Amino acid sequence: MGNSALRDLAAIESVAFDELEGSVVAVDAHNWLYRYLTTTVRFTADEAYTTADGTEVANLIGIVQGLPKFFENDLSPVFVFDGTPTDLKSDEIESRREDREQREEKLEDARERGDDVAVARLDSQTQRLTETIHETSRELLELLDVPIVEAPAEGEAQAAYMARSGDVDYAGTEDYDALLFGSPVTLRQLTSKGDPERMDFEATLAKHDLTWEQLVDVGILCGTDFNPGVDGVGPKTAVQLVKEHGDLWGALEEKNAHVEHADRLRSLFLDPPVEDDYAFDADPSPDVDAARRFVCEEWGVDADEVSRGFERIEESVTQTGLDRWT
DNA sequence: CGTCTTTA
DNA sequence: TAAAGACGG
Repeated sequence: MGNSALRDLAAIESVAFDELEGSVVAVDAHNWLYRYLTTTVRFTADEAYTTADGTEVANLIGIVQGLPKFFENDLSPVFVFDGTPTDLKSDEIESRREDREQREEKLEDARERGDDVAVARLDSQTQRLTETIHETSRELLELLDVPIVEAPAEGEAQAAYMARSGDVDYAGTEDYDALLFGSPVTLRQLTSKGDPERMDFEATLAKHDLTWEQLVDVGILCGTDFNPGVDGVGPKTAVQLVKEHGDLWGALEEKNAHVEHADRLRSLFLDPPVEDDYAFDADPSPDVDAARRFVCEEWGVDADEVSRGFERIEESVTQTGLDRWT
């Protein structure tokens, strides 16, 4: 089903952070924020990030805890936010909404049972990136002088475009769709403990002797964020079908299958709406005190949850400042 | 999204 | 062996 089928095809290797020193990465903001949001909710008491009127801003804790990873490794992030999603995504969004509703029901049950472990798990799984979360995230990033680029549509597509144009060195996302968007080099696992992964576009094409168009066709056959795949077709058979029959149309004919909006899906990956009028200064000089006030005073976040993160940010910025003089 | 299990 | 499904994070 899903597009983790692409993982089986992708050329991926582990890299050490010090190989990435000094580079600029266009981060898929939605992806990154969601990851830190869910882990914060999972492991932090809600009082720490809930305002008097019940608004939850766990994202602020997540950002403060997540950014040092970039700064301490001398990686400059540019956060790319999503714009208007394509209507092709509506079916996928619908099915995710259904999933979430099911999880919310399970959450109710777990609360009634008093199963704290399940409550924490399900609570983190039912998080969404609300308007408040987006707004406060942007504000905090601005105070920390982290550049933001607004994508017209998919942030992934924008990040891939920026990497292709050479304005950044990498796209950063967990999502394998980055390959279909033609991101030349994508960094994964920037949010987790161990070493990051580097996913290489040209090496992936070479590995299977496919063109970009053909790789996109393979992705469509297996299923992407924007379409369910063809039943019974996974990564292996998709590659085989596309190579044997040239392209998506040949493959579909062979399988007697049909894909809704196949032509639009293709152009969504090969020629997506992107903004080329962007500018950013990848050299951050954060106003940590203002950021602290914003998080702890304006939004009432528990200072204990962010003090270490802010310290790390301060230290790493001072450090790179000194580096420049040596 | 990753991993493990089940099915064809 | 490849793909789907279930479930945990």
